[in-house]
Amino acid sequence: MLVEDQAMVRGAMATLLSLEDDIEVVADLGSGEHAVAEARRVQPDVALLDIELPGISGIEVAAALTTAAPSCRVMIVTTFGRPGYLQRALDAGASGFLLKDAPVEELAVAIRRVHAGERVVDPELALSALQEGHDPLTTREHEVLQAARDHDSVAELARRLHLSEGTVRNHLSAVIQKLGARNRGEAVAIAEQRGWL
Amino acid sequence: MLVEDQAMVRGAMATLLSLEDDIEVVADLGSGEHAVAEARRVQPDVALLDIELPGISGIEVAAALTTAAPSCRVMIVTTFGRPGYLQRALDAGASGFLLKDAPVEELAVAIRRVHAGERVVDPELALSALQEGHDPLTTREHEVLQAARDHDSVAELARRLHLSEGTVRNHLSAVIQKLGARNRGEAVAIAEQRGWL
DNA sequence: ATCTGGCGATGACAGTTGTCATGCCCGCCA
DNA sequence: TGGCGGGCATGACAACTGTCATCGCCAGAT
Repeated sequence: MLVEDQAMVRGAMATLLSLEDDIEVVADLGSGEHAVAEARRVQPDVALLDIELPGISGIEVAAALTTAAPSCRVMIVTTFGRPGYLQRALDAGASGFLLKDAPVEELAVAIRRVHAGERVVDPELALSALQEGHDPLTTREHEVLQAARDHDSVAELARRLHLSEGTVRNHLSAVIQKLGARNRGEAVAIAEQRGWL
Repeated sequence: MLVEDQAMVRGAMATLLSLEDDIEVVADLGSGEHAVAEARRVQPDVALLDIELPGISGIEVAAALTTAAPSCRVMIVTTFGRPGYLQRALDAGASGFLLKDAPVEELAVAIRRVHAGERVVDPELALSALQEGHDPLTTREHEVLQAARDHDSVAELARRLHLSEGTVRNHLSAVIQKLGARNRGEAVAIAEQRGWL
């Protein structure tokens, strides 16, 4: 099963994989919601999931599949090698993590290995995931930083989160410290770049 | 000729296109610099260019091809339907503009039409490009906004651009007004989203 | 029983940001 | 020749932002 929002990429990968004798694309979907529903029906052997999807993310799909299609092995195929993504993907039960930067030839190989029960993870990425350490933000700090993404003022953030302005500022200040940023915008950028948002 | 930085997508598209009887992939590259050099040697009939590339952008490649491979028709194939991208692509001499959201089947069709001398542009995108109007920023405002992307303070921007702090603030203020933003960060986001950066 | 850490809040402070009025210099165009 | 717009600058002002000290509450760990 193939889940990828860009129709053209999805189509190209689908026909590519169909050329392999031992691989059949039983479903290809463009949204996470559809993917979970379809997986429940089809019960595929392997699911290839992009992370950035409209609606629910590939990570969330992976988590949902553990109950919706328990025998289905999950491999994440994504654009960005964000360390936090790898971490969360593995936590969500993924067996493989492949970058779209990798040559196509690796795709079929990786699928077979994942299907056989192996774990397939870019070793370089695994290393940098370890080096980055893990997300140092508390849940509240997360929420505040999330909300800060759309460039609202402190006052608006406070309103949206039902907090005092001072509290919002305190949380943001803490986040900026923890991430070593110089201001709010940079903090958002750093967190995004590490896959913590 | 196929230019796309994500190796896996590039590979998938290459084999896909190779399946067509009347299409041959004479070169596939992952960077704009290599693409221009290769095009000069190979002189392909059609070039498919992604916009977001490491180093020089697909738009710049398109412009370079008008002299490096004058007989080559250019089609942009990109993820984002930013109105400004379309505008600039056409200005740079592109004959086609296709989104990766489009179904694969359209790809070969579009290539043939572009090769035949037609223009191929998503009509919906063309419309929204007209509605957005064009980039209202002066060159200087552009530069300042560009520099502001990496979350520097006004003082640092001023240093980098060899301007007074007040001048930088004035330019930023003007940009914020023109784009209808509420602050610097939002201004950057709006400009990026419209393809003006 | 105490300590720790997350969460919320306040008040104060310095620093940064966005705005505005105003001025000067240039090049372009009518 | 004058007018207009872009670019650069200054100074002033209000608003916003980031930091810090300090407080209270609560839950989980030692």
